[in-house]
Order: sequence, then structure tokens, then C-alpha cells
Amino acid sequence: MPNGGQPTIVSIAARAGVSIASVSRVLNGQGARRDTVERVRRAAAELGYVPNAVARSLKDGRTRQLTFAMPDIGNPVYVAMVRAIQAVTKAAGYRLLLHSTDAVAEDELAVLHSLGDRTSDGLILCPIRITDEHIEALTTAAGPVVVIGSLPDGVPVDSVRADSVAGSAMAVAHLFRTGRRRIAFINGPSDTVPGRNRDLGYRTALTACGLPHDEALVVHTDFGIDSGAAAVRRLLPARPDALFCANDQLALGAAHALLARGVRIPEDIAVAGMDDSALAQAGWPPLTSVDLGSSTRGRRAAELLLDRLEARGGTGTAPPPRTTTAPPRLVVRASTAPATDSPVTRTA
Amino acid sequence: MPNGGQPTIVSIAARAGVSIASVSRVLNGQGARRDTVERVRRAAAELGYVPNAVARSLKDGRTRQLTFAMPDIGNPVYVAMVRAIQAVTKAAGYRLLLHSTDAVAEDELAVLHSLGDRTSDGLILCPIRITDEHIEALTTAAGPVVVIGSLPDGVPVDSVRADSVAGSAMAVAHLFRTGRRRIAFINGPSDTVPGRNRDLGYRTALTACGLPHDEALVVHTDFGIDSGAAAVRRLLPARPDALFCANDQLALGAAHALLARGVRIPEDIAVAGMDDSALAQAGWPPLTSVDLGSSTRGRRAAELLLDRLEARGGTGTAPPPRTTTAPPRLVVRASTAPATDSPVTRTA
DNA sequence: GTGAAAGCGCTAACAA
DNA sequence: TTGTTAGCGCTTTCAC
Repeated sequence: MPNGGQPTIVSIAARAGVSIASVSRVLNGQGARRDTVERVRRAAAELGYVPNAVARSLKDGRTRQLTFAMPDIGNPVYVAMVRAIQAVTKAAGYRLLLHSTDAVAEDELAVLHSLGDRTSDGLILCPIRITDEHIEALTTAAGPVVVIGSLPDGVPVDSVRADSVAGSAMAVAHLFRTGRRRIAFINGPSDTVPGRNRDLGYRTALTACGLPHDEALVVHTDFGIDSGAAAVRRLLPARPDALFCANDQLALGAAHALLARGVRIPEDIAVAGMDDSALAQAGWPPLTSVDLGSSTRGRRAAELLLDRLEARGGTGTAPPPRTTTAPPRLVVRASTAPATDSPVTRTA
Repeated sequence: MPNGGQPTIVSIAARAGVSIASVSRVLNGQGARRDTVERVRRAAAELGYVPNAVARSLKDGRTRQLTFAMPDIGNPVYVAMVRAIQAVTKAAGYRLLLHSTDAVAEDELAVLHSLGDRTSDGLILCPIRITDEHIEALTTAAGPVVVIGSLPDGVPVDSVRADSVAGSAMAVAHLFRTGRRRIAFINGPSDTVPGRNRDLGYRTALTACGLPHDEALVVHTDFGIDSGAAAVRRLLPARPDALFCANDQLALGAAHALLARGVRIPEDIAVAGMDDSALAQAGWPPLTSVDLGSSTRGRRAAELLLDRLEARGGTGTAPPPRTTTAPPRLVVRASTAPATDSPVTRTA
């Protein structure tokens, strides 16, 4: 047995004394004589038959599998996305293939190309950066793709983006409203799209609040809890009364560094993070954070993709690419409660 | 074109003016005349050919896909496993199919049965509980399975387990060594294997330390940060000087509840958690935690599974099932630093 | 209502 | 070295 002993429609047909066509029909709920149905059903049950999904896929050209490719499954943001995507795909009867690109662009391109191997019916891609090669690969992709991230105009692909400009601005405005006037910013790398957007939101909000922009209050670093702590050491001489951090891990590291030197949160310095991951809630005091809608983006991306898959058999022309933006949401927690002592004494 | 316009070996053969067999050979690195090789290569490149993995799978009976099924991808423990598994499978050239069972036993059984559809070559299953049906399904599984969890003897399946008995005992012994004498225990549900094992470890360690076992110091609850906080309220009247929690989320919730009522950690009450997830590090003070080796277990499970897959073509008889136990590791952080005031005054 | 047969895309045995 | 062909397991005409 070249098959490993697994029953196939052939074994069932033999056992039931019918043709394989009848087996197929019965098993797919098509009409057949009562007697035939019964014999096939029984034979299948006795043999413990499970249809071979690979053969079926080859036949009808779809696998009922979807791929999600993201930089790192260790990051809470992507975990939230996986979770949301998983929920949608499962409900729709699709399996989910997970691919960690390790934030390597070539890996992302490889995933894009591998769409051609028909292993999955579609792809949700979360690229770290969009290069010309990405655009080329997206344009010529062998199947439907949804990008989670910001795409230049004209790329014929659905996308779901976060509004980190608005999100950053929300956080800064909130800190201002709670009486903070020297709002420092711990940002991620400045050469990434998210880094630039957060920076833009920060500056915009400062201006809107009528606050000066002080370079001494801004630090660029990489993400990660230790980086947050290190950044604090560099910022303290500038006497900030609030810390806005580009993600929760930075915020957490910053908070720890502050507490370790006896700085009170939020009485002396308020701290706000971004992503509203489990870490924000876990912090002490619990951290105010801006939810950029990872979950929403994941869900939406999955819905868009499924929608493309449905639409396939329909009208000849594919609908134009759609772009959704997930609105940010400020989650206020104890780490940014208004300072009890007069903020006026702190003003620069 | 029933195919969606994708090039196949037929299109390449036509373009290169050779037979499909030649195309296959060239593309699979078999010998051919220089001229033939070149023409096939070029045709394939021009057409942007990508081999159809489904067709290939049907041919050789393997998909190079592995499935990982666990209760909930939102849980840090499973995230750690996914990450480790992903790393191993990726290196071995396998794709990873993720399946969230939502902690529903029927879903676990369904996954087990669906191994028969040949969608993946093997399965790593992380069951919440092992029922007789599980054992039945595991015994008759259509492909290799590795279970992460404790399996009764005689089930012909590889497994990787955590040693939560030893892990719990380590935590308790550590608390004892740092001067604690009234060590409370916030455990998960008592009707689960992990719950029972942690309880056993707790009791064993108490006895080993010569401490009495006080029912008033033990609370059973479900996992989750809120449950931890609620448990603290129930425990405080019993005047504990240490809290051992069955996972990090409970510990975090407990810590928050303590801090909120002005109890100092670790001066007044020490807190230790379990799993050593990112949350433990995120807590304030950073939480001592017992690493039960989620990462190690994931990696090991993947290795065992791959090993089975390799072994397949080998000797007729399959090697006997193997069981690995991941050793627990105590990660000491600030939340259990020795109390500064004499522990003697606290003794019951 | 049922069976024979073609074909999805690929690999490999066999012939030439 | 190359081409023809069978076959992986299934669905689906097309005859009967």
C-alpha cells in the first residue's frame, strides 16, 4: 500500500460493492438509492474514512488554507492579530498557516512568491518596510494578498493600516490635559514608517497644545524593555513631567527605571505607552496606552481576504483595492492620573 | 484556463519544446543535455513558474506541513511554544499550521481525526485534559502525534511534559529560604492535572520545610489577573507572608491587589508566580517565577515529531514512544527578596 | 441511479 | 538523454 494503509474511495467502493463515483456522490450528499447510500455510509464508517484534503485541493484548485506572515510571533501586537485572524478563518472553515519572517525583507518576498505554490488560497502580510521589490511582488502576486501596514497608492492590493499619527497625538493631548507640560518621547527607530508616524503625531500634538518642541525630550532607540530603561536615564536631566513611549515594552522599561530611583508615577512623572498589550495592564501602576487596534486590524484583514476569495467566481473584473484604517483608542489607566501638585511649577 | 493562468510544467514544456518529463527532471536537478537544461530554465523563469505544492503532495504523500493545536494563542505559555516550534519547523523546511482549540475537548478530538485528511504530516497537541476518547483517538491517529502534557502509560505516542510538581516545590522552598513561614497558595482549578500537580508540589515542599499545612492559606480559582486580585482579598485575613501563585497572571493580579492596599512587596509579603512569561518581568517589582520550560517543551516536541517523520521510511517497526520532561527553573527577581524585618515575628 | 473515464499538476518507471 | 505513460485521491461530466 503506497498510501500508508489509509482508506480511500477505492477501498470504500470495493467494500460497498459500488463504483467510486457513487462513493463520491454519497459522501458529498448527492442523490442515490437508499440502499446505496446506506452501504457506502457504513463502509466509510467501518473503515474510518477521512477524505484526502490534498487530492480534493488538487481537483478544485483551493486549499482552504490562509497564510499569515508577520515579523515575530513573540510580539504581543502580532499575537493579537493572529488571534483575531484565527477566529475569523476558523469560523469560515479555513486553516491558518503561520509564517514568522523574523523581520527579514527577503523572507517576506519569499512568502509572497510562494503564494504561487498554491499551498494557501491567500495571504495576510505584515511587512516591516515596503520596498520597491515588495511592490513588484505584491503587484504580480499569484493570489489575493492583504497587507497590514501602509501601502503607497496604486498598489493593487487591499490593506489595513493603523493610524499611529492620530494615536500618538491622542496620547500627547491626554498628557497635556492632565496637566503635563514637559512631555518627553521615547520613540523607536526613526527610519521606519511607524517611527516617523509616531514622531509626526507627537510634534503635531505639541504644536496643537501650544507646547515648544524640545529636542532634549526626545530619544530614539529600539523597542524592548531594556531600551526603555536606558532612555529614561538619558531623559531625566531634561526634567520631563511625562513620558510618552512608542510601545508598551518601552513604557514598562521606563516605568521600572523611574520606580527604581524613587520617582513616583504618576505624581512626579506620568507614563503612557502604546499598543495596549497585556503588558500595559500588567504594569504598576497600570499603564495608560493607545490601542492601535491590532485585533481589529487582524480581523479586518482576514475579512477582506475572505471577501476576495468569495468574489473570485463572481464578476470578471475584480473590485478595486480597499484600504481600511483602524481608529486608535486611548485606554486611560493609573499611570497618567493628573499630578496632585500644581503643574504650573513644572512649566519650563 | 481552469488553473487561474498559473504556469505548469505543461506550459513550460510547450514553451521549451520538450516533454513534461524533461521539465520535471531539469527542475529537480536531474541530468539533462546542457541545451535542454537551459531552455527549460529560461522558459520557467520567463513564465514565473512556481511548482504546485499540492500536486507534489498528492504524489509523494506528504505535505511538509505540521499542525500545532493548543487551547489559546492569547496565553503567553502557548505563544512561547509556538515560537519555539516555528523556529524548528522552519529550519527543517516545514510549514506550521496553527489551530486554536479554545480549550474545547471536542475540538482537540476533531484535530486528531483530521490528521486523516493528510493536510499535515504530523501533529503537536496540547490538550487541556486527557479523556478516554483522547486516548482512543491518539492510539488510532492517522499520523505521528506528539503530546505536550502528561499521558498515561501505554499510549503509543511521544510526549513532552512539564514538571510542575517539582516547579511548585522549588518556589515554595525558595520562599522558605528567604525567611517566609506563612506561604499562601493561589492555585488554578483543582480538577485539572496541572492544578493537582501544583498542589502536590506545594504540600510536599511545606512538609519538607517542616511547615504546617493551613487550609486557610490555599485558594482555588481560575487563571486570570482579576482572579488573582480577588484571591488576595480572601487570603489576607490569614496573614500570609508570602504568596505563591499558579501562574504569572494570578501573581500579577495578586501583586496589584497588595500594592493597592499599601502592602509592600517583598517587605511585607513576597510574591512568586509561575511560567516566567513576559508578564513576570513586566511586574513591579519584577516577579520571581518558575519557568516550566514552555519554550523547551515546544522545541522538544517539534524535534520529536520531525524525528518520527524521518524515521518513517526506515526500519519497519517504529521506535517505542518517548517521554521527555522539561526541568523547571526558578527565576528569582525582586518580588521575593528576603524580608528585612525578622521573619520570626510572623511565624504562626 | 450508476459506472466508466477524464483530468487537476506532478514524479518516476519504463521504453526508445 | 528523452518521451510516453501510469498513478497519487478525488470530483465531475457523460453515457447508459
